Amino acid sequence: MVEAALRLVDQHGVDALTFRKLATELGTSPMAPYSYVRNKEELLDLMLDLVLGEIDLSAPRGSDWAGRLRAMFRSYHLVLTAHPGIASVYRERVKIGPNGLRAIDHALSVLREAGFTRAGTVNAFFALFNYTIGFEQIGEVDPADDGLAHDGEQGDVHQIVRAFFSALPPDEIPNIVALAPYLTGPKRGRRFEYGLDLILAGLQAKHAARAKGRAARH
Amino acid sequence: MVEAALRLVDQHGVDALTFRKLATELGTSPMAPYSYVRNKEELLDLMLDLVLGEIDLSAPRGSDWAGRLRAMFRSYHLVLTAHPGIASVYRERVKIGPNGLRAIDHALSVLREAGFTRAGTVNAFFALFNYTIGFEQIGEVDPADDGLAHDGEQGDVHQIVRAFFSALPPDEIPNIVALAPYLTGPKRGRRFEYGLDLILAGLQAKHAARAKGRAARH
DNA sequence: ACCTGAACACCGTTCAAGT
DNA sequence: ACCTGAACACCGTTCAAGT
Repeated sequence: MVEAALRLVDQHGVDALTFRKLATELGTSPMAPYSYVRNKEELLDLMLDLVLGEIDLSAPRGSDWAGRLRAMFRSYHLVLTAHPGIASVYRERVKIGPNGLRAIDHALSVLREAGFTRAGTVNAFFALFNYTIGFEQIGEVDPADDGLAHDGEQGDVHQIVRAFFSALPPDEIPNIVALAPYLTGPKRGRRFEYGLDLILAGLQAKHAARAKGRAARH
Repeated sequence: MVEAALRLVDQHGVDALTFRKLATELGTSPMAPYSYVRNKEELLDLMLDLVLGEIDLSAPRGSDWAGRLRAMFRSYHLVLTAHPGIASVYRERVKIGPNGLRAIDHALSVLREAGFTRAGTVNAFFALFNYTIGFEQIGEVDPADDGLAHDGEQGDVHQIVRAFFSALPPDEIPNIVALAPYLTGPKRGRRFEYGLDLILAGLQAKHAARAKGRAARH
C-alpha cells in the first residue's frame, strides 16, 4: 500500500498523491487505504520512512569519522533525490519512523565516538541534517514564466538571465547576471558535496582545536 | 492584499491560507483576490518576497566578508522564523521576486569581492542558502502522538524518550536515548549559528588555502 | 480486520455577468 | 480594472453498512 503510494509520488509528484488516485491504482474503493492508515499525514510519514530505509549506513572500511559521515549523508542525499518531493514531508509535524531513528542514531554514534561533546554532537548532527534537507527543498533555479519564450539560442546568456531573473532590471543584480551560467547550471551532484565538505571541514577544525586544548592541559 | 494573506499565515499557519478565508478577512467575495493575482502559487510567491524584504542587507561596519555573510544569514534566519511555515514556499516552482533577487545578489557580491572563483561563489552561496532554509524545514523534534500522555514528571527523561521516539525500542537507539535532553531541547537560536559558523569556517579554510597557493606561485 | 458507497464540508478555479 | 455569484471538478474525512 505504502509502496504503491510512493510509486505514485515518484511518477507524478507529491501533490498528485490522493486517496482516490491511490485507490484506483490499487483497484479498490477510495476509502480502502484508511484500513491501513489513520489519515494522510500518517501515510506521508510511512512513505518517508520507507525511503529512509534506503540510506546506506554501512561504514566504509577503515575510514575516519568524517569519512563515515560523508558517506552516510551522501547516501542520504542520493536517496532523497531519487524520490523528488519526498523531502517536503519534513514539516513541523513529522513523526519519525524506525528507519529514520536508525539513521539518526547512526550519525550520533559516529560523532560521539569521535569525541564530540553531547551538545556538540547534537549541533553537528543538525547542521548536516538541515543542510541535506534544505538542498532538496529548492530544485534548479526555476524560470519566471512571464511569457518570455525559451526559443532563443542556447548561447544567449542574457536571454536566459532575463527569463529567469526578470523581477529586477539586470543592472540592479550585476552579480546574478555575471554568474548566471553557474546559477542555472545542472551541476547539482558536485554542488551538494561542496557544502557537505564545508561543514565537515568546519567540524574537523573544531575537533582538532579541542584535541589540542586537551593536550595542552596535560 | 498580500499583507492580509501574510497575516493569516502568521496567525494560523500556511495550510490555513485560503482564498475564501482571505476574502472574508478582506470583507470581499472569494473571487476578489484574483484581481491581484493569477493563482495561489503567485500569491505564495508574493508573500515570500514580501518577507524576504525584511532581511537586513546593511553590512556591519568594518567587518570582513565572513562577518558580513554571518550577519546577512543570521538576519535571513530570524526573518524566516518570524514567519513560521513561510519557508515551505520554497519548492521546485518558486518564482524569485525582487527582494529575493536583491538578497541573492548581495551574498554573491560579498563572496566575489572576497576573491572566490565564480564556481566557488555559487557553491558557497548555495551551501549557506540551503542550510538556512533546511533549518526552518523541521521544527523541534515532534512527539509521536501514540497515546502516551505528557503528564509525567519533567525530570523523567526516559518517559520523554519513549513518547518522542517510540518507533523503536530504546536499546536499538542508545545514542538517541542518551542525548534525548539535547535533541528535544528548545535551543534553536544557538543551534542555527553553530551550523552557520561551521560552513563559514570551512569557507575561511578554503579561502586561506587559496591565498597561500597564490603566494607560493609567486 | 478489511472494504464499500453515499454524503459532508471544504478546496482552487472557470465562467458569465456586473460596475 | 475591479468585484460578484453560481457552478465545476476536485479534495480529505465521517458514517453507516457490509464481509
